Amino acid sequence: MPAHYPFKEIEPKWQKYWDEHKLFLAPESPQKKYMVVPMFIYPSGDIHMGHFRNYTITDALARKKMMEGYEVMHPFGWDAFGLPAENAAIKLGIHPEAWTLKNIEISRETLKRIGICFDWTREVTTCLPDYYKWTEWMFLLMYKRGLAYRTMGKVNWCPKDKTVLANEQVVGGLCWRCDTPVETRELEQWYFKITAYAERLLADIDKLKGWPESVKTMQRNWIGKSTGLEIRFESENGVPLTVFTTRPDTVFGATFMVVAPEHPVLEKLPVPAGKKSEVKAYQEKSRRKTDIERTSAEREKDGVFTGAFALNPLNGEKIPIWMADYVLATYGTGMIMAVPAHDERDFEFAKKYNLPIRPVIAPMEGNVELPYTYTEKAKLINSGAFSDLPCEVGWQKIADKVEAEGKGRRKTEYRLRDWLISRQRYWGCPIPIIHCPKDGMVPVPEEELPVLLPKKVKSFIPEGRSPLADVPEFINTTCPKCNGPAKRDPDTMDTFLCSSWYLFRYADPKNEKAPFEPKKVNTWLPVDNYVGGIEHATGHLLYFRFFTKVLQDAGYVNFDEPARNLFNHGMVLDAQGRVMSKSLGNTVSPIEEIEKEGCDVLRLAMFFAAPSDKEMLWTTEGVLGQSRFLSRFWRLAQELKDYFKAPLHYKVDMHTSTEYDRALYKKLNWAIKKAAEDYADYQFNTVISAVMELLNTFGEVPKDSKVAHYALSKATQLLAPVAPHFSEEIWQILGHKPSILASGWPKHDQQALEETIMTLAVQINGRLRHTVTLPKTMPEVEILKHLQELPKLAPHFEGKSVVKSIYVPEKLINVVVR
RNA sequence: GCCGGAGUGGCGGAAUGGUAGACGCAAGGGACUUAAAAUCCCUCCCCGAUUCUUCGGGGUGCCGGUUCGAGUCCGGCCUCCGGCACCA
Repeated sequence: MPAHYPFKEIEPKWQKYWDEHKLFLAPESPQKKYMVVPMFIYPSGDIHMGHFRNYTITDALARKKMMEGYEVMHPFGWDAFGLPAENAAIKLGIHPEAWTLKNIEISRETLKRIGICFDWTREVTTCLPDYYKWTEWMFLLMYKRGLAYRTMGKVNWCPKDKTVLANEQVVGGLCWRCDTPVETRELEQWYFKITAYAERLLADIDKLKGWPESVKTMQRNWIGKSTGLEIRFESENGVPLTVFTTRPDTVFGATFMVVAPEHPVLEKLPVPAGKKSEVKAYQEKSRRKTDIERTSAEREKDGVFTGAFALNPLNGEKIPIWMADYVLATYGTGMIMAVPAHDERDFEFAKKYNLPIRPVIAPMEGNVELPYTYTEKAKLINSGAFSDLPCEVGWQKIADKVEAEGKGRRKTEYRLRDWLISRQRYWGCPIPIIHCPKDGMVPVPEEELPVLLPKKVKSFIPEGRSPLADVPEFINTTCPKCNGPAKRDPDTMDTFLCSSWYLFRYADPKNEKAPFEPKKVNTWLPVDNYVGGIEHATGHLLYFRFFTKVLQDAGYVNFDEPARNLFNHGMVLDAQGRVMSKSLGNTVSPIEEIEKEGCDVLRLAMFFAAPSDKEMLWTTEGVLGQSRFLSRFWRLAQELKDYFKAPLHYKVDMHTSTEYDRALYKKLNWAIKKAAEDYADYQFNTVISAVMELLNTFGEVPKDSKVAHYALSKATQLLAPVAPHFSEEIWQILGHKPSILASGWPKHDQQALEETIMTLAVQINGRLRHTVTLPKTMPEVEILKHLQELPKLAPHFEGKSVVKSIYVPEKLINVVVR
């Protein structure tokens, strides 16, 4: 173990200093703002290494910007509603609120202890009435704008626990708690009409210049835009059967139709009496399946023939209508034309039930192997007047004809579904709607918000409906319109609603009159840098963008995208490479190591172990190296504190200085330059190694050095974002005025990096043969001449002639000889 | 299956198309010490020579290509990790 620097004294000392001097409070009207935000967390217990990684990243970014003279907002909050609190209540007998607030206390203390520079005056806690009042307000905004609606929807239902389950609580079709097969139930649910924003959410992805490609791709796929054609088939008895297809070029290959079992049109089809019971049985069977079961691609498809037939509008062909649950009622029109020759799913189905398979697309050259799903270098066959057209042309021509004859129209479909936001749970934000037998659904007037969550409920154990439904003093109320008796909506909101607008609240966290003052939000947002894990790519980040657009449309904010830059840090895995999770019990708290080594050492170890965007295995092996590094730094500071003290802006004359000073000064400026580049790329690991290299350059320091003290001061500044307490202390030891955060950011002296001589790598035919030191000014021809005269290189030139040479100034020369 | 990301020493990792392995960990050797810890110095991808500090060859998952020059660019694979997965 190395001799520690006294981190136990200096860490609390500087935390106190920062606090007393209010260094981390974001001003109301910044001149040069920088808002950096880590994704807030669900307070499930204590902070682990994954959180530690996230917050040290934003902390370093925030501190770096402070040193560069920005006014920084670095806020934090708690995503405090949610299921685990109810589970804790059931298991431990503690009220969800008490459990949650206790956890927040613990986590906040931990975060303070690791010196994260949050502006705690802006803290938001989503489960407190001063916050959820405005979540309710957001709901009403959606409602007023026609973006919130209530309708019947399918949910997962565990018959043993008598509860609905979230999709993620259904594991392999079974309840996560009791392994009972999950059923599907129809319940009336609240939805947000995010699909109304599908096109904008998709198109504006192109504006997200500072977002990772991976997230943008995931969002594009999630929204899943497809352009195609709606075509109206007709049943024999004249019932229109409209299908959506992205392949109008294959219409002539439609050999049957498939309708989703829950499709209402089935009532109108001429199903022969003999088929009715079979159809009913299949519908019944499908209904019992969960969406998860139904959409599993591995399952073998099945279905039944309805006995009815339809007519193909293009060729008048009579084709059978089948019913199968591989067709989703919720996408397109809930029925399809099946083209087994050119669709894998239809092919599988046709094979199973011996339905005809007719190829209508063929490659320009070569043979067809069915199913043939390509469109490139392919043409139509067996398609009447359209035969021989290339696919793309046939696509358009058929679409044109269908539109011209009024049998359909071009259409864009999205995979994105509306957002189901209601939950039959206690620990969430109430839905501010009153159900009146006379007036129907009536929104709670804004001045009556918040609808408070009652503290006392009969039981937290879910009975299949919200526990709030069983609290008479909550559920029974009067209608705001007619004053007659009415009932409150018993459901609570999905917690993703709470997290869809919390960043806006940071700009105006104490506002009692509104969720925020638009001016304040427009001052601080869009967020300059939003940092978190990739797991929120298609959930939270999409909802957050959706809310922003709605708030813009409603005139509350003047921007259409909430975050200029998004950074995804890599996951922290345990030493065996497994994801750290509570259920595996392999989470590691940073606290133990912090007590042994200090939190700056742990921060450095974290940063140094891997680039921030890559996943990392957490082991304590690297900790020792960082401990040694800071200890050496510390000892050097003690040694140099009384050496020549240069001013903070200082240039060394490269001609008159000692060789030692020149070399150190050069390395210093190299490090300053490198650190600037690497900080900008989130490459904290190489920032640290650059400072290590600089430290290694000090060696035995001559007493008369005019640079050593200066270089160490600058090195301290470079380290300040990643090792904040340590840097403050060294800064003071070296005789500078605190805080180092106010000391400015070092700029490199280009002159120091400019040399008159260069070290040149010499390649002969692309292979490294030698390195030479030559004056920078030497022209290529002379270098070449010089090389040919070197005895060491003589064997390479012997009996050969120089064909050409490639000279990369100051780096390398490649001589091609033959 | 589709979409991302990644494969470099014993390990974590570094390298604007230009000297592969920076920086650190581990390991081995040495100095200091009564001893240990701490600290400092040296060695540390593989093979072969060697006057002992140099030289030659090979080497960044595999196979090709482009280039004076490829870890880096292009094409085709393999493996691992994430995400999505019957969306017509």
